Amino acid sequence: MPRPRGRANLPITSFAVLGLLTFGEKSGYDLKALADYSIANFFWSPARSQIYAELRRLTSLGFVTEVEVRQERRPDKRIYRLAAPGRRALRDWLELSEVAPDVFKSTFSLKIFFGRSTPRKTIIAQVEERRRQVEETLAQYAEKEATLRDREELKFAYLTLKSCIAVCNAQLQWTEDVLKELKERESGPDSPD
Amino acid sequence: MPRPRGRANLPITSFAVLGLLTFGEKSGYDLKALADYSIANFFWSPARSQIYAELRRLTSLGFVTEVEVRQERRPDKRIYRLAAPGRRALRDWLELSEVAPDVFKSTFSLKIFFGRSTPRKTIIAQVEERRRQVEETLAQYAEKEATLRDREELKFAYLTLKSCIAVCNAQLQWTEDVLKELKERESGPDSPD
DNA sequence: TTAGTATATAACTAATAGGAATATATCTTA
DNA sequence: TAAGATATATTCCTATTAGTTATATACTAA
Repeated sequence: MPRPRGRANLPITSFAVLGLLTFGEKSGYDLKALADYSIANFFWSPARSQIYAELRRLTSLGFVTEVEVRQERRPDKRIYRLAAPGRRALRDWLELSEVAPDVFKSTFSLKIFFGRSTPRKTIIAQVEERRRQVEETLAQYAEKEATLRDREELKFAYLTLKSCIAVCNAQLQWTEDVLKELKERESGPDSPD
Repeated sequence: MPRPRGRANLPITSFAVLGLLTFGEKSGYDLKALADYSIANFFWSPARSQIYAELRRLTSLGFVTEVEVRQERRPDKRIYRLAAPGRRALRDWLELSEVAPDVFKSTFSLKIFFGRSTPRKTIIAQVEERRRQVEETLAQYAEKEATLRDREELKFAYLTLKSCIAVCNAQLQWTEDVLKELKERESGPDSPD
């Protein structure tokens, strides 16, 4: 049976779009760019097609208003503006205290989990590659942090960035601990001496 | 155009199923239970329907073999066993050094990100609720850790669990830092004095 | 002139999440 | 002893999400 969908029962991405529209009216293209610049780095990465689908849905619900804009030097576009019902829906959702648990999926961890038959050298190379990736992410976060720090109006963005940085630092520390351990005791399917 | 799917181009969940089958032959039901007990806690949570779909696919590829088992006191079932091609595909995948980046999605962080108009009290309540959730997860991980510690054959499961614990600890520390900050300067939309 | 980049949206497939439906059988408890 | 919960076992269905391709237009750089 299709889940009956009341006003309140929207997927998270709907609220992500509504939230982004609180920063001003935007086209679907703008929204994708803004999402990639902000929330996608941290914890929500809607696909382009998903954003356009949401805009259709939110329009049909009356949560946003749509305006056709003819352009000379660019393809025509539609810009979307948050409407009062959408603003209310967003506010209600933001104030709900119950929150769905985070989703964390890691192909890397899956490989490690099943790693008991993988050559030790390969595992080490993978963890080293992982370390590089995490370091790179941390570097990008550091840049972001510099642009957000001390900007009162972006305080909450800054807080969520801090959370991502903390998580990344923990992962980096883990890679170092694991590499140390794996290199100490070189036993394993690779070197059966 | 449908992406041409060679032997090597399978979704991650295929490899998760193949990996779980290295622990012995299993029915779809068994696989779901084992996944929930192991990888789902940490970083991969295939839906039941997804597991059954994968078993059909893997069977048709010849990666697993299927045996009907008639049962007296239970519904009949099919058990699946890793076949040589499946074992090879898993090994090849495990040894590939390039790894898709982790996916991290957080409804909680999304709410905080858009929290500049949310009453301060509400934000604090949400972060406190979050702290409770993280503490609960950590408690579950601690139990797991006790069952995995010092079991050489489960060393890699233990390593991935350690990673999850490290991440959770970082998140817990973050909630405490944020609560301290939010309670210090009680400015915000809630108390405009 | 060709490739790349930017703007702008639609369309499509596949992967994933989650629940309902359908069975059978056992165990618990009022 | 009947009801209800739990366990085994699989299928089906919908919705959400990810990701790519297609379709245009126009500017820029090689």
